[in-house]
Amino acid sequence: MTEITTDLYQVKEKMYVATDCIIFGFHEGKLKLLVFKRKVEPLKGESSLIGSFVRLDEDLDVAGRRVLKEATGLENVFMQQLKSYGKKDRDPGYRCISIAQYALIRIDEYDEKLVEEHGAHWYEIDQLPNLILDHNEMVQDAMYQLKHNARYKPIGFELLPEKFTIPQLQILYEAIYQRELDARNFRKKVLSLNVLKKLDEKDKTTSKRGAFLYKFDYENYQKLLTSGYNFEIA
Amino acid sequence: MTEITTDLYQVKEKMYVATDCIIFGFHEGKLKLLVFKRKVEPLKGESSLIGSFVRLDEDLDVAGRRVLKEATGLENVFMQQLKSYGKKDRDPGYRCISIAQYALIRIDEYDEKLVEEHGAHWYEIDQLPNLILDHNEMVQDAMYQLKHNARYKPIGFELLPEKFTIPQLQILYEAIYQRELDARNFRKKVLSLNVLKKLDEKDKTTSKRGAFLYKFDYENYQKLLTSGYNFEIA
DNA sequence: ACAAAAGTGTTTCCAGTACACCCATGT
DNA sequence: ACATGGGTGTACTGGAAACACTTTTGT
Repeated sequence: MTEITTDLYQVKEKMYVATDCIIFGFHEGKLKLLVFKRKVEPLKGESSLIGSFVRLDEDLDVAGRRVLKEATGLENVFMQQLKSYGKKDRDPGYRCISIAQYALIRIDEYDEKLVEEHGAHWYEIDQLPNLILDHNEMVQDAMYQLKHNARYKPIGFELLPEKFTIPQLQILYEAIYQRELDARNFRKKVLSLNVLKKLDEKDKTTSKRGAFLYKFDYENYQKLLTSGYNFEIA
Repeated sequence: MTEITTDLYQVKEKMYVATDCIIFGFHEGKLKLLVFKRKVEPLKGESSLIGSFVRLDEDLDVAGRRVLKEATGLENVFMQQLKSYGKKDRDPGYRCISIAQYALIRIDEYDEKLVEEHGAHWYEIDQLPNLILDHNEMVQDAMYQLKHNARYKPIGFELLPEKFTIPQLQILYEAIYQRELDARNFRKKVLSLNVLKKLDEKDKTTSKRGAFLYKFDYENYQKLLTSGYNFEIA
């Protein structure tokens, strides 16, 4: 009996290459992860990241973008390779190496229908369900990478809507670093980077007074980058 | 005519997984890279990193260690995954994804015969020959990673013999960062990390007075790591 | 008037940097 | 005695961190 099942789990004469996407979003002041329900055996119905085999005629990064688009409808978002996972028995079904890639998306922009079709849900980063295979490890590694990267590149902006307030940005950074930051020092710091364009609009959804909206200034960021600037935040 | 050759170069019905090793060493005050001569067509005789396909029954990191051992005779050295390279046309022969791993070895410990058999030579990091495929990119990425890592983890020690002097360590860091460091500040900094054991011996090969030898204190390093210590060097 | 979030400056402290001289020893 | 690299201390500076009150406005 078990023999037959085991056989099914042992198609290991061939090397497969997959990519798995760690999709971060930011909503209601919380850093969140998009978690899927696995639709195929083995481990059908379990929580997992979304992934796919890399096609023969497809660049690795393109495969990641394809998966992301299939799952969320989003294109042209921040996506970065994380690490390869290659333990020989990491997947009971195949001999499969997976290259994990992580994406930062604007949670107000994704295609809800698509996500629903995939049986996906957003989970707060500190309330994640158990994931299959080595996906827990991937998420942990991605969190570490995100914390690290957020410190030296202004990638936090990728998670916010185009227009955002400084308090919003601070809450995001607090969610990434998982600690509180001083509002005065934070404001001083981000403004001193010279990559924010202040707008003439206010966001009044969170206070009566309203907070000024800002845009990220990509041009100035590029200019400063090439001139060797230090972007350490918080 | 060309058709036939092209055909040879187009065995792309299958996905291959390889690993390439970026092997750093430190000798005579210079940071060096071990460069190989490719032994098989296509591109036979060209300069390249050493690599291998990952075996079906082999963990990814184990594959890297196997390659390193085959080329240098060394085991148990520092080795770390760098990045996956997955452009669909990165290799004219196969549809092949390569996971680059970089190693830091003690240049006085490797097996010279083995290296010779492989037609390998050490090149100073700023005098590298052109390498095949995307290997130049791999080396660049590895250099970047090495600079970055050396700043936050004391991995520099992996490149030195077990016993080393502080001036030696400084020269190594200068080679990694490719800039000069102040001797007093450097000494202050590394000693303040509390991960060096001073020995009662001196190395007199570079001066009449002699410089005290030190060992890296792995136990203390582990202890400090878990207590959340900042290891930024230089 | 008051509640609730936005916005603003100053002081303290530490770590990075710059910098110049004495020490030990083999020749 | 002297040349050569090893080893040491101090003053300065700039950025990080700590810290409390005023402003705006919808209710």
